[in-house]
Amino acid sequence: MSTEAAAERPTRLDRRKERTRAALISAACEFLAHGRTAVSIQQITDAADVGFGSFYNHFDSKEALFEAAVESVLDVYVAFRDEVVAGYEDPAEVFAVSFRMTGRLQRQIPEMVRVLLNEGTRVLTRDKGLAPRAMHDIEAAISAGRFDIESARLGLMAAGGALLGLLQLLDAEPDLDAGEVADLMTARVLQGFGMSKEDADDLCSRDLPAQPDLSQF
Amino acid sequence: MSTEAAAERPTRLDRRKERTRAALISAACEFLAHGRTAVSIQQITDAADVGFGSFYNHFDSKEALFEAAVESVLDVYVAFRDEVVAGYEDPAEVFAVSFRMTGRLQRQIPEMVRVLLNEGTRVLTRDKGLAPRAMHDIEAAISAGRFDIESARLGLMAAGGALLGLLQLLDAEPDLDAGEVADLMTARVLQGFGMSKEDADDLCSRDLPAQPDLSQF
DNA sequence: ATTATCTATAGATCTATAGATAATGC
DNA sequence: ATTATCTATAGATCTATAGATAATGC
Repeated sequence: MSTEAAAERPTRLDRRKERTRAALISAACEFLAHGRTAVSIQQITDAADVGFGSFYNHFDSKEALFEAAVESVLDVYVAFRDEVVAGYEDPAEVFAVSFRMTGRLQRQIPEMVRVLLNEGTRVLTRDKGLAPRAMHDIEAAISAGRFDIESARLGLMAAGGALLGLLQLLDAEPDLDAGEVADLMTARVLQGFGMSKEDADDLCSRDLPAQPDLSQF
Repeated sequence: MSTEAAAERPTRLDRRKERTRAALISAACEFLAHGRTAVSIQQITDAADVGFGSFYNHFDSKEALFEAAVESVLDVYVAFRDEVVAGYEDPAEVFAVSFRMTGRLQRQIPEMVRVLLNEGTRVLTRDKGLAPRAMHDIEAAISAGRFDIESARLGLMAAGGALLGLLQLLDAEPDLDAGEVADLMTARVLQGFGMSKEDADDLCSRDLPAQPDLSQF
């Protein structure tokens, strides 16, 4: 029966509801990007151009909305990473490409990246999002003999932290060449993972895939 | 005249005032460590065991208190770092020692470290605190030919980010051997800065100074 | 006498909900 | 007929201050 069918085609009503939810999450991201969590629900619904009462159709509390906002950003980032590394075989190159492309992503959607920065190193211990992917990349590179490190987990925290540092730098210095800076840092991280300077620099000067279209965000 | 003398000996009244201020900052740190900034001033003064109205003798707003709390943690951290590296000549070793000791610090004052983690990579672009010191260490090591990297600033963001990642890991995994893990990560960062694996591992297995006494925090 | 603390409270703000309105489904 | 949105509001909470109390200085 229709009540059990989980995959009903979304109706127009569903789409309207989704639009309202998306507007709330988008507004929450804007506040989050500036670290402004001490805003009232009224301010959020005003920013989202949504009636105040509608908030409670979607979220129980401000905290629930902010959590959903972070998750939504992570979802976009994971989709970005998956698209970008598709087609690479060498796990070290998968790692390098996603690192290099993430730096470039900052110039494309700085607001979204700021939400990640606001979340800080906590993103690295979440069990969803980028941490499991990066962990998997690093483990694969160790198995393939490309990385020489004692612990994948430690490598994840080091590389993930360095990546956040890179994003913070790019955010603070709008005039820097994001690609150049990202490539340099990626090479140094690879060197820390046991690659020679030559191999690391070489891997970080190869052609990159096209930037995915993220204009809908 | 006495009103111009900036360095009057602190009177008992001054000390009482300082105690109240310290109690407020300490309570703010506890909330900050758990990311709970959405607390009322009443909750803060209750936690500090201080009368509600006293808050306004010291701070104009909740935000001002939280900012002062972060600064006070950074002050302690800088003092810790300065004490720990005193007596080392080699700038690479200064860097290694402060990195290795900071990991161990997490087990000593986890609450305080959590305040730093909550601040995230923003600490790396503050013009006071650890960033200028670390930047100076890295520049000195580059000049001395110990580090081979293109940009000290980039090195700061990579190493600082990795350090935050280390602290996050230690916070999330209480059973890890903090010294062991910190030494491993420090060595990998040094490798990324151009040192050979052997030199890096060697530098990270040397004796360390005694942990400074931080029991007053 | 001076200064900081405390308690009490007025007014502002914020949350959660009730009930009305508008949009969509059938 | 159903569902989501909107507006309005009661009650809760929070902030900032006034005035009383306690501690210290001289």
